[in-house]
Amino acid sequence: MEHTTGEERLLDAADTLFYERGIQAVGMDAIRTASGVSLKRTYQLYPSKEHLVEAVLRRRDRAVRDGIEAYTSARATPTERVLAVFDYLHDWFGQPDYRGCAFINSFAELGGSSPNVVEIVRTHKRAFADHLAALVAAAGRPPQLAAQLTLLANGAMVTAAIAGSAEPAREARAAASRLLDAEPPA
Amino acid sequence: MEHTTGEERLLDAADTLFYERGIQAVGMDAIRTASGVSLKRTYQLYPSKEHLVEAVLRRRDRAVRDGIEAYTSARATPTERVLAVFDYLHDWFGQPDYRGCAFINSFAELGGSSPNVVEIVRTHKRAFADHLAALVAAAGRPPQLAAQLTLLANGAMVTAAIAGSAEPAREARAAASRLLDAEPPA
DNA sequence: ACATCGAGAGAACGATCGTTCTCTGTCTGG
DNA sequence: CCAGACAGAGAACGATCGTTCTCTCGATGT
Repeated sequence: MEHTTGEERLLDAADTLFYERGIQAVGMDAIRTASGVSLKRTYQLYPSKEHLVEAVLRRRDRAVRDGIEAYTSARATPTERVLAVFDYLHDWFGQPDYRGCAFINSFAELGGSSPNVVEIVRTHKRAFADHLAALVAAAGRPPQLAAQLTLLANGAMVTAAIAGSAEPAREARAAASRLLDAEPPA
Repeated sequence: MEHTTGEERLLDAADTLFYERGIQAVGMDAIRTASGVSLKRTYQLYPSKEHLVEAVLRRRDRAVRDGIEAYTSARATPTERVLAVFDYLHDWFGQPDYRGCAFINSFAELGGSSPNVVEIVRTHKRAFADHLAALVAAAGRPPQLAAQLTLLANGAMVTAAIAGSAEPAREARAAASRLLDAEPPA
């Protein structure tokens, strides 16, 4: 872990702090202390805090997409791959520092003032919905089912965060399973 | 509208600004300008910004609960009352300044630092889930269905906000209807 | 060996925040 | 008619924010 680049340590520290405390609550000095990267270097990598925020969100977007992709593609059948999304959520919600979806949280905090953040969040959620739609299509189910499962997943993210429980992932999975049963493959 | 009390105008202005821009992004001076209530009077009504935030959230909690109650109780049959929740959401999402659920947004912004806000948000969401559970029980359906419909509702709130569309309310209603069909009354 | 470049540490800057204080005027009770 | 309590307007205060600047030092090329 010692030979990571300064930019990686910077993005790691910023990501962790933003997620734990919210974006506006974290000062550049706290990021500097946590990352060990000087303010000078930080500002030559990213010309402003907003640029740094966007870089953090874009990096997390890629990481989450890759994580879900790996998780779902490990299952054998198309229907199992659809339901695996909710197992992924359960694993995620169980992490002790889980505090909701960073994109939903960023939208909630900055959606009213930062169009760039809104665009990144929108792109992330659209990609998530598209991935689910591809899995649903591969399972031979109609496209409107994908939108419904997306709502269950996003709802589980916020409900689990607020309630401080991983149980919503199981409830969402059960609902998804019922909806799949109600829409048998053609 | 002219003879409203100062406290009402204060809470109205704070609620609107917090909802539009987020809580941390709104200064006390902006609230003063929008409400016409002096800082002196504001601080003698609420000894700090955090107290004001909590009062705003608690007032909105009551208003939302009453609104949903009125909306659902106007329907004739128990099953219609369950589905009316999603019609309520569709009306809400269609408002031009819709920017998500204020409680979800507040949790996202302050959940990491304000236990009082967390408690208010948790109470609000528990009350929402409890109301849905009562409607589901009256419709003769099993309790786990209520949790699933709660996830659909919360998911629709965030998805509609991020996508800037009221459509998720319709999708959630369709999913709810299917889940109700899959669980016929005893 | 020496000049030069770049980076780190952190002070400094201007803006803005939440909060308090000052000043001024306006009511009220006797 | 006057004394005194109170409220409004907004300046002032200390803290903190994002950002920049200064100073110092170590590495590097010739």
